[in-house]
Amino acid sequence: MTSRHISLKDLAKELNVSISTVSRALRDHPDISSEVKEKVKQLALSKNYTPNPLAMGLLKQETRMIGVIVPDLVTHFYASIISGIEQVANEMGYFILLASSNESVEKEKQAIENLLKARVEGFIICQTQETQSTEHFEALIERSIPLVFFDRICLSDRVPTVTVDNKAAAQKITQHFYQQGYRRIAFISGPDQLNITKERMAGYLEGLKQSGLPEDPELIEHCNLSFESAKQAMARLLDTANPPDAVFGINDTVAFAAMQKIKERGLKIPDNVGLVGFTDDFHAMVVDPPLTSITHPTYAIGQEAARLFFQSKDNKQYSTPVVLQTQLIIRKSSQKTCHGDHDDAETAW
Amino acid sequence: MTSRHISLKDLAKELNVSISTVSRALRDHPDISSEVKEKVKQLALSKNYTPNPLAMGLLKQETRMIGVIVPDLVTHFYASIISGIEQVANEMGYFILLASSNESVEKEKQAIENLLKARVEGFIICQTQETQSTEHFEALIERSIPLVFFDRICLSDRVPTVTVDNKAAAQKITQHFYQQGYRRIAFISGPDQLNITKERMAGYLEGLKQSGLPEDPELIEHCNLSFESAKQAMARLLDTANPPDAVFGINDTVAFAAMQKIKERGLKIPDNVGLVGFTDDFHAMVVDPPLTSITHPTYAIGQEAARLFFQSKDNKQYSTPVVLQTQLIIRKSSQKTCHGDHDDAETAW
DNA sequence: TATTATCATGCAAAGCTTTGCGCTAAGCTT
DNA sequence: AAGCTTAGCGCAAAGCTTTGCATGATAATA
Repeated sequence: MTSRHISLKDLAKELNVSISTVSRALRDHPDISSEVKEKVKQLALSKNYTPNPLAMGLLKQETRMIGVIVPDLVTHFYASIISGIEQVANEMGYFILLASSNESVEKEKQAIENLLKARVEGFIICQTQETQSTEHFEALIERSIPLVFFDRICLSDRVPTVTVDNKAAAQKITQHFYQQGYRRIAFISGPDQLNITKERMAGYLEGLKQSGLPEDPELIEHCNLSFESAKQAMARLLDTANPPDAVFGINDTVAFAAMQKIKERGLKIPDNVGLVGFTDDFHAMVVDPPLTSITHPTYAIGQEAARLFFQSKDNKQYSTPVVLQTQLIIRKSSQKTCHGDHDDAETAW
Repeated sequence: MTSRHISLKDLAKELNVSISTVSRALRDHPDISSEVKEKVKQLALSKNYTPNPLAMGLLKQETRMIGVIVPDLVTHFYASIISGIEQVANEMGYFILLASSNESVEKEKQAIENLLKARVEGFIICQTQETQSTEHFEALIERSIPLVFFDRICLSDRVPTVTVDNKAAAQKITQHFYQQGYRRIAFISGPDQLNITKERMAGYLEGLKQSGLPEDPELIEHCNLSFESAKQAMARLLDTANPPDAVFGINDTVAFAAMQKIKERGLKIPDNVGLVGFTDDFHAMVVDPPLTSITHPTYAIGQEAARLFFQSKDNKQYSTPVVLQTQLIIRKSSQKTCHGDHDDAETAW
């Protein structure tokens, strides 16, 4: 029940010196004699003294906490990114305060307010797919509160961002399909306002053009990134007069949903329909057939976002966007012709 | 650069009253006249005043932060539990400080120290599989720092815990296998010191007994819960003279690893080998064939752990262990005989 | 009118740390 | 020996909030 942490005051009392002497002794201030220093340090160690971060925060006006807001916590993609953020933050002596927006702008705003109340020093955010207006972000910028976006971004002229080479990756996918002999390549896309949607769409279209394939509106479907809506999108594709022989899903959830729907229809992957996802590594390997996909360097994305955060906190000046490279990992789901590869063949494009 | 948050002092100055008057006005203290109250509240609202948690923490000696330590952040199981913890914590005006032990006792200890330095008020922990000695936990108990364990527990006579009905669940699995016609039922187990290992083992054995099946040491394998080690365990099972026709994996990772190894050997699930996991719902549905499994109520586990935390913080007295119910969800991977069910048939046992 | 009750507000301390400045005593210079 | 430097340490303020107590003023009572 007694205060569980000991303070400078406690040490000072025990040593019959002033608090300031203790403080300076611990910080090796030249004013303090080496005998006193020694005594103080020893006692501090034995009593397991650690400075009270609340007091320090009050004094220095810093809390050493970063607010991190993601659409959800349970997706491996975000969890892994958060790990990356945490690693760098920890190294810098910072902690993370986590909040999930559940893809709702309202909760996103609420989270920002709550974290602000908790006095986080800034934010690292992946916005919801609903997010259209950017006022709540601009308010942060105006108050010059450090802010970093990753994956889903906006305001990128004023906010440091970290993304992946979405367009190039999507292009690789289309080309890969083409080389495998697929000719009717469909794209299950997401909400239009998201940058990832736009960029992957651009890459998809560019890939078609380069392969000399025509652009066919019937091969482009939209969904809201949920499993169910992705399944419906896949169903619509299969129900067209001239269904696709290859499908590119904008993320892992979408790809898995597509896979399930394709199987339900009794079609074979990769023979009847090729499938490629856009995801991090983990899930792609447990499904059957193993899913060819663009892999995100999720951990690195987190690390990079954290670095950008500290940069913008210290320098106060705009950092140029960071774009990380993805890799196309080719697995069974997109290999129409038998290449003689065994299960774990992984070809970096 | 100027202090980004406004304080009582700011409000007081602007209104030409004392800080204490402002404080009391905001908390509706009867001593303050209603006109002053009105003025103060209005200004506070317009200036967007929120009390500084650092100052409050210093004063009240509470930080409103809970330290949560898990073996890793990226597994859906933990991520979902963390979500549950977060929801309850948020409701109580608390924040979570997350740390991952990476299944290393050293990092677990380190995390406890770091979080203690950050002055968390207590801990919610799922210990590493390495954890043998319990000194670092007992140190917390002695300092009467609130502590709650979930899933992997120890010291349960002194620490509130939340687990699931491991034994009963394991028993159900064995019986289900038996009813499906499987007769050589194997168990891929984990490190012996873990309570989950012991309890599920007990249930497995009890289930065998009830089904009148003999206990065969050859059908019990151990692994360290990693994907690779689980695959090796599965391989060892398949290499025995009389290999199993059914396998119960102690968690999802293990089950997936087993699945992969079984497929590699060209065996069919569920016809040649039945498979059941012990996991939360998410992954079981995306693999092929869909995995029969015991589902953890992960979100509820998190919620319950958080509730227990607050209980032990306030009451200071020991709470009886919480045991949550699991469900056996039957999917394709364990249905030897064709039941005519369609894909999404789910039978609660 | 003098005294008391009541109301509204301010002062100051506590919680913990850092740091500029002031103080004391010892040692040094000339 | 008188004056000056310097080594070594303490005071106090700032950062923000709450709250017991004191203060001041006004209204009510005897």
